Amino acid sequence: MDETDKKIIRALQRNGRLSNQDLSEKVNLSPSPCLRRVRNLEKAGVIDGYAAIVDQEAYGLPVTVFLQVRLERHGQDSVDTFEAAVARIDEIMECYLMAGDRDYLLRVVVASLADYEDFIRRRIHKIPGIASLDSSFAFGVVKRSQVLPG
Amino acid sequence: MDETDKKIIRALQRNGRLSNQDLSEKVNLSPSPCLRRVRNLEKAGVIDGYAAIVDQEAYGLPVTVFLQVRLERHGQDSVDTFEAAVARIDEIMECYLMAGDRDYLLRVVVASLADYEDFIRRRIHKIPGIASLDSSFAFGVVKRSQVLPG
DNA sequence: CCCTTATTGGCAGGACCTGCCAAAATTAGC
DNA sequence: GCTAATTTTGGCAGGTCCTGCCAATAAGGG
Repeated sequence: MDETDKKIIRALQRNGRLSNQDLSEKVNLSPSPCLRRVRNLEKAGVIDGYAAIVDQEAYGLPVTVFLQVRLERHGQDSVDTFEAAVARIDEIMECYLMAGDRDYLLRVVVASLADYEDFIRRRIHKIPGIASLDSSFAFGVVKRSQVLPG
Repeated sequence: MDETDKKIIRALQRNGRLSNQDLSEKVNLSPSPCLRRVRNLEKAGVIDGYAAIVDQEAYGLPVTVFLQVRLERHGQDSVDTFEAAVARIDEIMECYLMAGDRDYLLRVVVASLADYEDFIRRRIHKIPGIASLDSSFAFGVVKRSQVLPG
């Protein structure tokens, strides 16, 4: 992955629908090697896909909550059960395994506070082996970037 | 925003480079009204852009840290100074204004622990008016979704 | 210095986008 | 419940863009 690849990645993070022609101009290449590099980055898994970035509020989901979860036990079974449940629940946009007390940190997106209560009761409390929950509500998003540093 | 618009949004969140023809098939429309709906969603700001999704680790940035920041004062000046600094710092991928003690929660991405120390010393400690910092390290990503629920 | 390998640029056929207009569907008013 | 106005749709045509192939160039090793 040389400097040209990095330029390609940066450009596509900023605008994932850039045409190959425009992209090739930005990175000083002709279209065909440029396209080949993009395909290689995709095959190598560096570029993991493309997504439309949607405004949560405009879409009708103004509430963001960070939910910290602690498990009762940390054996493989407990962990697998929890992570499989997380994968299935659409309201969970992100989930990180954290250092410290082996917690999980989840970013949850819902339409309202009432829906959040519903989410906790109907989705989270159904998962076995949870020791504790801690919800932190976000007033709003100050920054969200798609472009990795470097 | 009717059910067809939502189908379009869901499809483009899953694959932001879907051709208009393929998209129009998925939502049972002919290409031209489909394209018009997409453009309208873009103009309305519901679709805020398109981005390549890049694998942090494959790109050479395996370390994710959640940094909680508390400000000394919460006047407009303090807040503006902090948020302007956040906007400028590339390592900060996300920043949320949190309920509770008026904290900020930042997701920071760096290449190594040494770089994180550098980031705190050279970027964060330079910002005036910070009362306290609390760093939580992530072992890894369990889930990351681009598709909003509903 | 030559040979091997990797990378590039150009080309051609085909797919796709996009702006226009007429047709169809939906809505509102009466 | 009918008509008129408005919105949404589908089709078409010109032009742009993608993509797979081949030769040419550049880079690296013996």
